Amino acid sequence: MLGTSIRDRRLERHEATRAEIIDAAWELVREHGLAGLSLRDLARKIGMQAPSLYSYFGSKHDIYDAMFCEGWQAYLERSQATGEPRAVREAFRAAARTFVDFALEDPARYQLLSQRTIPGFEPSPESYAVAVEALEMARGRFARHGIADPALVDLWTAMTSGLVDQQIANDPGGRRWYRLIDDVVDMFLAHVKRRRR
Amino acid sequence: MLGTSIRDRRLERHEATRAEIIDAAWELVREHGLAGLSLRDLARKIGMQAPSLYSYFGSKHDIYDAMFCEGWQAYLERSQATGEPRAVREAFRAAARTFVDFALEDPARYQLLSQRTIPGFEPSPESYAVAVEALEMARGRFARHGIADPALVDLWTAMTSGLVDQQIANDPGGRRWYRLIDDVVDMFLAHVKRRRR
DNA sequence: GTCTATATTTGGATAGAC
DNA sequence: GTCTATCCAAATATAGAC
Repeated sequence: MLGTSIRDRRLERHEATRAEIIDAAWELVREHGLAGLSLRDLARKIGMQAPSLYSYFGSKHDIYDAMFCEGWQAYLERSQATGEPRAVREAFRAAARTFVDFALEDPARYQLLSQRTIPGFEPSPESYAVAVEALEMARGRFARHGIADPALVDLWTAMTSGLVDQQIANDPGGRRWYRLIDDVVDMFLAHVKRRRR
Repeated sequence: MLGTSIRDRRLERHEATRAEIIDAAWELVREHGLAGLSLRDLARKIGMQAPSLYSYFGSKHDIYDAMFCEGWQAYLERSQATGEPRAVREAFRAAARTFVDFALEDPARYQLLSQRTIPGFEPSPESYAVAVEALEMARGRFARHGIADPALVDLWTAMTSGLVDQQIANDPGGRRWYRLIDDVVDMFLAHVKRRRR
C-alpha cells in the first residue's frame, strides 16, 4: 500500500493553489460584491493570467461552488467550536448569535450561502450536502432540547435569517436588528412552551 | 393658466413609452433573474434598438431605480387595497399574508426591493422615499393596535421577511414557510402581550 | 502549469445622421 | 426620437506554444 501513504507533492501543490484562488475570490467578493467577481481580477490578484485558472477550476460557477462548499464548512466548524450551554435559553441564544455573527461578518458570503442571486448558479450535490449537514446539526441540537417538530426548526431558521436580512439590507454595519436576538429567542421559546400545552 | 390645463401629448407619449420599457424590464428579470437584465434584450423586446433607451433613462441603474420605485408603489397600493380587519389577530394575519404573497408572486421584484444584490445600485432619494412611505404605513397600523415600540416593528419585519427569504431560497414555488404565517402572528402577538405586563 | 494570443460574446454607453 | 455605427471595456473560455 505504498501509493496511499506517500505524500503526493504535486497534488498538495495543486490543492494549495486552489485554496489560494478561493481565498482571493473571497476577498474580491467582499470588496466588489458577489456578482462583481471577474476571473481577470481574480487571476491578477494572485499573479496569474486568467486562463491559468482553468487548470484548477472548470468554470466560474465551479469557483462559486467551491466557495459555497467552503462557506458552509466554515459555518459547521464555527458552530461545532461554539460551546453548547446546558440551559435551553442560553443554548438558543448562543446558536442564534453564532449564526447571525457569522452571516454579518461577511454579507457577500451569506448571500452566496443562503440566497439565490447569481443567475444560473446552483451548488453541486456534493457542496449542497455540506449545507444539509449544517441543517442536520441544528436539528440535532433542537432534538436534544426536546424539540422535534420540523415546523419549529423552519420557524427558527426563518427568524434568524430574517434578522440577518433586515440588518444587511436596512442598517448595514449597524446593530438595529442584531440587538433583537434575545427577544427572538424568548419569543420563540415561549411559543414552544405554549405549544406543549 | 393655460399651460397647466392643456394636455401635453408629447409628455404623455414619453411617459407611456417609459412605462412600456419598465413593464418589459419586469418581464425580463422574472425570466432571467434580476442581475441578468441587459439593455439590448430590453430594447429588442419592445422593438427598439438599445441606444434609444437613453432617450428615456440616463443609465441602466436609472431603470432599476424606476423599477424600485414602481415596485414599492405597487406594494403600497396593494396594502391600501387590502382591508384592515378590526380584530388584532386578523389584522396582523392579513398584513402578513399581503406582504408574503406580494413577495412570493415575484421573487425578482422582492430581491430588488428588499435585498442589496446589484453591485453599485442604490435607490435615489425619491424612490427610497416610497419605500419609507410603505414602512410608515406599517407603523401606522401598528399604532392603531396600540403598538408603538419601534423595536416591535423591526421584529415584525424581520419575521415576515425571514419567511419570504427561506421560502424563496429553500423551497421555491412551495409552501413550507408560507404556511407558518399564522404561527408567526400568534407568536408575535403573545410576545407583545407578555411585554405589556 | 503557465503563458500569449485570440475567439466569442456581451455588456453599457456615445456620436451623429436622419 | 430613433436609428446605424461604433466605441470601449469587460466577460468567459479555448488553442496551442513553451
